[in-house]
Amino acid sequence: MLDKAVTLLETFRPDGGTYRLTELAERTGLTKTTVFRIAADLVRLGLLERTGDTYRLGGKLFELGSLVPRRQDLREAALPFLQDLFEATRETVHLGVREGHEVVYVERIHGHDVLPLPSRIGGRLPLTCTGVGKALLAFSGAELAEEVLAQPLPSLTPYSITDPARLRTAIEQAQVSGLAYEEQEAALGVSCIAAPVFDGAVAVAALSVAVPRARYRPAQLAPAVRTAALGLSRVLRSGG
Amino acid sequence: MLDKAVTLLETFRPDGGTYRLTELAERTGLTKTTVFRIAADLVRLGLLERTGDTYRLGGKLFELGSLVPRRQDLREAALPFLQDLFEATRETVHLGVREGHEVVYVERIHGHDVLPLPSRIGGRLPLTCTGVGKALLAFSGAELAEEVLAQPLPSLTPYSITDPARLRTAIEQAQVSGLAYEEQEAALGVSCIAAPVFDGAVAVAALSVAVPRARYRPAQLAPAVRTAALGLSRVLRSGG
DNA sequence: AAGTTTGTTCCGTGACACGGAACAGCTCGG
DNA sequence: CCGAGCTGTTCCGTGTCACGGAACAAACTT
Repeated sequence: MLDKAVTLLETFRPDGGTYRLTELAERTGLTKTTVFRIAADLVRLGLLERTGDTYRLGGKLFELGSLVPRRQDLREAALPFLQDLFEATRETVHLGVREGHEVVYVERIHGHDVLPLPSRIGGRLPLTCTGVGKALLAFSGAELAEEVLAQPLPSLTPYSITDPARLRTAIEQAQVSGLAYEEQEAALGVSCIAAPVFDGAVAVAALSVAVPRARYRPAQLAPAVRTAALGLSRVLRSGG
Repeated sequence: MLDKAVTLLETFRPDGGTYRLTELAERTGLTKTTVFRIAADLVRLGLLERTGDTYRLGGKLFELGSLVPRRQDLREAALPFLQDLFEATRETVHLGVREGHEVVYVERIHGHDVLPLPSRIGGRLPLTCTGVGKALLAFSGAELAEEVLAQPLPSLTPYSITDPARLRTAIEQAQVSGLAYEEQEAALGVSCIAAPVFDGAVAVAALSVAVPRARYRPAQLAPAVRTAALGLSRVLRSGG
């Protein structure tokens, strides 16, 4: 029952999709009757909304999700530094945490020009294809890095690193410099520079700035990213 | 079953609270056994996390909540304008939508100085005590305003408007000027100025800037708030 | 008008959610 | 030292309610 309800909610993965009853039944593998009954319950509870014959995720889910303490506290602490970084660079700024072998984006702010990035708040991407992911990977212990390197490396673009040896040197470079670089590995035409955020000795998050390749000036971005990450790390250490 | 699970999740309302098993049983009114079983299921599904004997909301809830299309689309469209407004004023900026007789905050950005406000992303506050709420109330149809005015007006501070007649004139002023004002009605020492955001003819959201009373200069804030709201309205009308 | 969708209702069966009771591990205080 | 009061956890018999196949009505396409 609970499992089926969550399965149902999780089929809404893609961006802003709205589904019909039979479509949900197919995707979830549940009986049409079961989907009908559970969806009705979920609508009654506010987790799902229904207009006509199409379902979409409901407002209560947003409210509940906003209460998740780990995410919310981090976001609250990070926001001023993300603002600083955005103002200094005027480019798209990310904040992400690690979850397994993926990065979950907690915040993303940008101006009027929106880059065609695969990153979304609450979305997951492979650690190995993103700046934030690489920064996290470089400072989350050797055993995690080995785990990731042992598996086939996913790719989002033709530029995504799929060679473990190349990724290993990239990680080592990040560990030395305290900065992770990414060039068109997550989205074509977009490069990225990221830095880890520490709460004590372990990296709890990473932030990055993503820039259209034409405007990519690492020497100017690096100090800003590093400054923001260090500032946030300091606040986290003192605050909690 | 589903009802009980949602009840369980909803008891986490307060700020970042973590609860223990018996505490959850008391607050929900459910049996300790039932809470134990359902909580275990929720942990297994990632909606709840457990460390030691304390439960807190889980990361999957954050991910699901981030997918809610209504909220996410609005936030994405609004963010650039909120950034503009923040840069112009350097004060705390809000974006909220109406849900029943309450405002739900969709976004809130601020710099390093954090005001002691009751507003939280995903949080609900009475329409009548907040700038965003008043702006929504003024442009959501007369019948809604009458409904709200007919009920006893809640208050967050001693300055919150509890006299229906006073609220009525405030709403009328907002309808004329296109701006809603609020002075210490949501939090002591903080004033606020808000403007509605239209998608066509109906107000779908409102944005506001909250300022410490000492720095409150309405004449300077008003144009910035109005500009941001109009810009966002224009994008919404053309985009969807 | 026949056929194929859709969403919805009905209903008999059986699994499983339920909660009281009993258990185990802990921290008190006498 | 030991019992009283907590905690989280397990067990189990009862009864319910979730389940899905089948039948339905409505809106399409053909």
